[in-house]
Amino acid sequence: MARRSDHSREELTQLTLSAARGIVEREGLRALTARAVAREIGYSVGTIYNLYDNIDDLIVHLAANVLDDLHAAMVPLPGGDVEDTLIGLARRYLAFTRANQRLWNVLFEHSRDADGELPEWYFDRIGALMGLIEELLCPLYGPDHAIERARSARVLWAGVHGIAMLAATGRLANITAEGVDAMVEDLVHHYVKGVREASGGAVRVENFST
Amino acid sequence: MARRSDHSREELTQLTLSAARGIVEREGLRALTARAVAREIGYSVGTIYNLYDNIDDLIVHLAANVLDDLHAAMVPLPGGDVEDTLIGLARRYLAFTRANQRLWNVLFEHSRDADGELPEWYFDRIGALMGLIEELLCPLYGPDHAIERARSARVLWAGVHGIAMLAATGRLANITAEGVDAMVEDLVHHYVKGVREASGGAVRVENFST
DNA sequence: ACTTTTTATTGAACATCGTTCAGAATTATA
DNA sequence: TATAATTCTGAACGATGTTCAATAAAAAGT
Repeated sequence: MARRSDHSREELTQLTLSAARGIVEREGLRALTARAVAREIGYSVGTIYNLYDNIDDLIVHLAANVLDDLHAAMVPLPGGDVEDTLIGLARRYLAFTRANQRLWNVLFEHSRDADGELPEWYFDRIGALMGLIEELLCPLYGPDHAIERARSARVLWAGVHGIAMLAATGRLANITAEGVDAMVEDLVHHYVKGVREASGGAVRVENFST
Repeated sequence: MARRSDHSREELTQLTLSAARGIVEREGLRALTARAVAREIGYSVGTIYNLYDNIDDLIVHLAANVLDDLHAAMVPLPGGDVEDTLIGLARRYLAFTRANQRLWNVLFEHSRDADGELPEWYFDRIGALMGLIEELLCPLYGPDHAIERARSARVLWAGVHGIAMLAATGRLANITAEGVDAMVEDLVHHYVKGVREASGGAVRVENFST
């Protein structure tokens, strides 16, 4: 019934987010209730609503947090071949989903806002991830094909995401872990080959230097 | 407080499912509560639990129902070119997601069963859809490459699904409806081209007949 | 130093949810 | 007709998201 100075407002919002994260990691999104978070941080329910608009708001912040981690886990080592680097990226995406299953589920299990749109800073995160791929695709397209390149980045992202999602939620029937890896490699391999083929034949770039 | 003979058990299960479907169509999955369904069919809450184990069970049945409709909307006209037929399929998939947004969302918004596995008859539905694509892919692979063909079917399915999902839930940033169409076509086009290229060069089948 | 204002924190309260189950009423069986 | 099996109800339980008057501490004003 009183004011405390155990934490600043910022500390408290961070503390709440960490608690939420812990709960999801341990027990899944369904266990993420306002009361559970309050209990975990040693404050009362009302305090949560003093920091976040509602539970969905908290979930979106958690999702953004997860996207940050995903980004950090994916920033690419600048390698040689486009295809190999892309497959490396995809592999790390899959590794992330496996190492953080419950957290990763948060990313698409929270469309429950009904008609409520996601905030812009959330899209910024997604855009950043997309940028990662777009940059890798540069060698595949001339500098005057930015639109196609952006589209390819989105297609690849969505493709890998789709595979990971259907696999993780068991909606793919008879798919093992290695099966998922094979699928992702198959996607990247054939798609990249198709793009290369479309834009001027199989032999390319290497020949220009001599 | 009494027994009624307004409907047989089968009629009642069907009635419940239809009511559930109507509620989701009109107000989304979040409005699908046991009490709402009971109200709609003119029975009490308990009756729902006499027909379905729990709400998740009802949702899974609804999802299977939607999968049936999706299947019906996608059975392909046997056309000529593989790529064109595939794109036609993908287009109809997208059309379905747009025409039945809220229903379609049910398909992947109900992974909340936690560790509860989905029933086999649910996978049968998915398998049937996959079979649709697999069959279309036959001309791309020799009859002795069933595994690769099955994998390609899954990859394409997951890809289209991923695109549709990210687009529908607004998790793709700056994507219009035409953008989605373009993405799906891009995916199918380049992927198929890549597969063709991989399995024996650009010129194929047509030359064998003469 | 004091008063006043602003801010943080609580927890009881409300409506709603999924789910259970004893009992009442009807149909089926003996 | 008597007994068993079934269907249906709705009150009840615990838990949820969310609100808000009341409270007390901190900050600002004098």
